[in-house]
Amino acid sequence: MNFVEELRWRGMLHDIMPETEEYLLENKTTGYIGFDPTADSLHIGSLVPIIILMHFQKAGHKPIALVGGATGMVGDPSGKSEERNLLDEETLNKNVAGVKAQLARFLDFDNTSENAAEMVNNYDWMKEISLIEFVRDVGKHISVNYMMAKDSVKKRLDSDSQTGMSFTEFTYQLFQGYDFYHLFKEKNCMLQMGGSDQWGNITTGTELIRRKAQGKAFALTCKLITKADGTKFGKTAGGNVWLDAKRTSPYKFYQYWLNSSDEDSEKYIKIFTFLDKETIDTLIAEHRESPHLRILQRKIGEEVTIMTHGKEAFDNAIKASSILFGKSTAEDLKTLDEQTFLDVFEGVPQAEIERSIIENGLEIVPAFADNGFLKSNSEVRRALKENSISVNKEKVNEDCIIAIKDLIANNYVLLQRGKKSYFILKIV
RNA sequence: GGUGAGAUACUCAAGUGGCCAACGAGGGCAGACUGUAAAUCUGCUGCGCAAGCUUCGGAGGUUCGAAUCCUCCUCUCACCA
Repeated sequence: MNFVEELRWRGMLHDIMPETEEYLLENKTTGYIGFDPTADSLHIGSLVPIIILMHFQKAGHKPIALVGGATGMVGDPSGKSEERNLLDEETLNKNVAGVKAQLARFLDFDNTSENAAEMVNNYDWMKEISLIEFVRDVGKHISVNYMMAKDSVKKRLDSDSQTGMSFTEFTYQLFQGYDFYHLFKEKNCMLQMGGSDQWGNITTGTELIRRKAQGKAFALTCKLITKADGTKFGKTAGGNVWLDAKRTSPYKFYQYWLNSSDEDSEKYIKIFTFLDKETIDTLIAEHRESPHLRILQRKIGEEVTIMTHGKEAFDNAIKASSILFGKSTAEDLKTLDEQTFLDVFEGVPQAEIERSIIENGLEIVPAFADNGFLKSNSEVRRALKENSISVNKEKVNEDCIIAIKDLIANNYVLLQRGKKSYFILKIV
């Protein structure tokens, strides 16, 4: 199956420039997607463009992952209602390094193969260009009228926009457009891909290539991932879901996918896994038959967690999930050895506490409030009234005292608020 | 530069001298139901066991008493130049 067709049946294709599909069918070519170094890790929203590059490479084309060391300094206004904060250079460098390392896990950079992936940083060519040069060589080719017609700009110039737009942000599309032009010239890169919010920036690039190099380049965007309930994909109450295991533990990562709604799962399985159409159709049918088994959610969680964190991390996530949400009791917990316990609860926030405190008996309110789990005594009392506090998976009331007998593996106490929120006290 | 409007808890948004820890909505959290779902219902959502304490852009002031009145300051927005 060809690349565009693949994206199409998976429901990922949003917009494609005329003749792009034909060109890709007839030529093995080079294409790129840009990644914003806004943090030192990518989050699961970035998985979509990564997966697109993976499909692109599988189809025999050569993918380039561009890290926006230069564009990150300017700030893309697309989809933003407010002026962006600029990152300082040091942060940016750190972020570029982090993002690069993550991308390396997904694409094949093996130099011997013909379509080995490549990584570039636009700072490398942007840093050499002077303002005069830029204004003369790039700015001359694109009219302000053209730039103002872009949605990303129009929205911010609307009278109901609260903040207006700085020249810096206005210029952004020229930067990104120049990237495409540069890659077109230097690496014969014919295609830029990205999320549908990037269409305007991408076409500035093809326009620049047309005017400045009399060349024809292509564009393709994918649908932005949505959730059926309208909330933002990839966000939890605790913040973004990151690809970095240090920021989002594999357990939480797996849990995010497991908690997808039924409706979303049918979309996600096509987008985030590489399973073929037949397999996916079967899974969807099975899932509709008995939705409570959550076949789709489990499969997505498995595929994506293994792809991102590896098999071992996935196994641990499963083990943790079954202990935390299965029928395990306080007795089961206490039989865990220390290593298993730690594996399971890796990534769960914890605090250290002196053994003598436990020996003397620790009251329930300070146990929850004084270690940073819940914010205040009031909150603990409130939670107790709601019957939502558990110690070692057993509901307790305000009179409960934590003692030596409650220790797991002789060293830990598992605190819990509600069903999903855990905290560990570690004896030192 | 001129004129006018505004700044209230996570967000929006009431409140214009005591009945205000502050209406309401959204969000969040929890409980029930369930599939660790959705929908629904219920409770909670500044600190404190409590008495009470600290909050309404900032600093002062008037008053027995202020989010509410006065002065100055900071910031935001709109229109005009």
